[in-house]
Amino acid sequence: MTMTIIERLQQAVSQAIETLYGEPIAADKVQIAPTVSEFTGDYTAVVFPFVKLAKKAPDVVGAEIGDFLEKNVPEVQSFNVIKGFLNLELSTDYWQRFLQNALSDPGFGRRPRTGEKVMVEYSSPNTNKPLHLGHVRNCLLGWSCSQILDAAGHDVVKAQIVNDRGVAICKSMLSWQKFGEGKTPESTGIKGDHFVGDYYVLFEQKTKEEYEAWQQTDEARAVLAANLKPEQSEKEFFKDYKNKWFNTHSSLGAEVREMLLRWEAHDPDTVALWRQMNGWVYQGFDATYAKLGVDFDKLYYESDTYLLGKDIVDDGLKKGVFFRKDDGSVWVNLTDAGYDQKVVLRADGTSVYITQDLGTARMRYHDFGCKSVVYVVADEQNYHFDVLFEVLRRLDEPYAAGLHHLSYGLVELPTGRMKTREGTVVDADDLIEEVIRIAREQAAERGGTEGPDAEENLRKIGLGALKFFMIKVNPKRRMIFNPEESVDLQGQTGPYIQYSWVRINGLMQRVKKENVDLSPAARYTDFQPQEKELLKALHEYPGVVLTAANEYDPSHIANYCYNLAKSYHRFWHDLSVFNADAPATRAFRLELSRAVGKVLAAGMGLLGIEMPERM
RNA sequence: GGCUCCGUAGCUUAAUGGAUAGAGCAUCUGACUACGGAUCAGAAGGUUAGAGGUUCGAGUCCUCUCGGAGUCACCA
Repeated sequence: MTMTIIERLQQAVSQAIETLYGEPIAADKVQIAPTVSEFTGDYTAVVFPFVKLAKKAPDVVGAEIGDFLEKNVPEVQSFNVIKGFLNLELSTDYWQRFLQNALSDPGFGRRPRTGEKVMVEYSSPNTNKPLHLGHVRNCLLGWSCSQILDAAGHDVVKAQIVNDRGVAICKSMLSWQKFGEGKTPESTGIKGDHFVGDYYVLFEQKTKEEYEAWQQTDEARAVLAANLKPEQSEKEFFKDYKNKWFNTHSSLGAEVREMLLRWEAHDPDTVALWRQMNGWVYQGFDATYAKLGVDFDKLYYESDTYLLGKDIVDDGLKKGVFFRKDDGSVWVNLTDAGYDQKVVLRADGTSVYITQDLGTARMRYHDFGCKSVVYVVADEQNYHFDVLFEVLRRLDEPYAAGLHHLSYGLVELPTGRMKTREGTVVDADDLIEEVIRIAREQAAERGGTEGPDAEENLRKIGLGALKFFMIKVNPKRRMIFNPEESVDLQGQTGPYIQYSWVRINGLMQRVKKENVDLSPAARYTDFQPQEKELLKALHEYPGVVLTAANEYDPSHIANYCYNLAKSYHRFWHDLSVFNADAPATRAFRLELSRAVGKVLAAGMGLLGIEMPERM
């Protein structure tokens, strides 16, 4: 099948209009949509756009085109017209062939390989503390997006940039050096990333203590007297002043800066300490990624890339995209595109954030030749990526047209944004444990946790709930996560979909055991509405995958799977499958179930959600 | 203040410019001694923030107003 039925119908309508009214209409301008459930029909053509050139009433135009299609398109069995909507019903033969096709095609819903390479960059953690709720959303989006792009035929490289250097990790390092007493993750039994994170938190505590002590000194009183604004309270002033203080007065601050300088100078002891502590963190990250079921093809480390971008700056100067100010700093002026002037190189010749990103973009293109890169980064960086992409376009980089920022809303708590210092961060490991615990609790209430694979099933259910919960909403929507209510297992959830698959799995086990002959399925013609609904839903799947890929939006897949599962539950409730009276009916319903199971598993697989054998 | 994004049932949300805005949760009512009830059916709940405009047709596009978020560092 080289052409989809929608394309066939578009073309046929276009021909009908040309034949009937003598006016050419481009086939892709013809609107064909699935018929809404209140009306009979499978696909609906909208005829309003043609009434003007036909110079006839909408229902007359609809009837004339419908008549033409019925006569000329074998797949069109019948039609009806309601107002300006032409509802077309496809032949049972078409649906039978479609079902067999969907079942026999191992890659149903997947597109042929395009040969186009796409890089998806996600997670991008800092190595000074463990992964949290925000990283979970990022990872789930990034990983499923890469699966979806793969299904759309692209060759995907999953990449992670590890922010493994800078002030933050130096804080953890210094803190461990001063207060760690030689303890290690092994000696304490604490997971490596949490171990390092604990020293980061400890550092912040010690800094706070130092700051509070300083506030009592004469020096602090003098600073306060000199800088306090009239409407400002003393407390507010010191809150605002903290960063300034840390950079100018704090002894801990001074020590951290010295450590960073030693690291940048490749001081062997500092580098050794840095390696050791990052090593602990990576062990911890690996465990969390494994539990989440996400992985990477390529790791980039900021320690290798943070000096990149100088050559691209030279390039930009040569091309006249950048300009140099008197102090030697290099700038780009984007005011004509509605942005600001941005510095791309400091006066002392060192890089800023965007310099690094410019250099990294070029390096990655050299590494993999990806004409397209998807950056999975929270929406607080929208402006940064707008600017980055604009600059790369102006530099005429060969991959500039394929850049996409998959921007997602921050995950917040009912109390507001998560704050490390206030201890309100929802830890990724804790969260995973929690959802599995809830799944176990629910299973126990229903009286069924026994069996050899019980733990494995509970893991799949818990994670299925969590992943579906985070993926089902449009990425750009900001998300408020309530740990009290946590994740639901009923209604529009992962387990709801898993349950429909488990039902189908039960049927398939029986088919196998009893060696049921499924060949009579082809003789079945009297489709019930519940069956037709499922056929139509299955028919939509390839298009949904494509939409999700084009829009970089896994939530389309999640919502599709939910609707398919819902239709299946209704089908299951209303009709007998295994106990159907006629052999053809039974065989058809089993085949239909098998196809639904296959698509559910494939669709949920794109989201990283596995199906439990039992629940 | 400039720029960007968002306002849909009490809550969480869906809807390539197309038919009576579709779900889930919560509330109320029904359906199993099983082809598995983590299910199904029903009730109730909407001026799609507000006002104009474009269109045969607007939750969707344009303008304004109100409300919220993000960002506007030689930080990352």
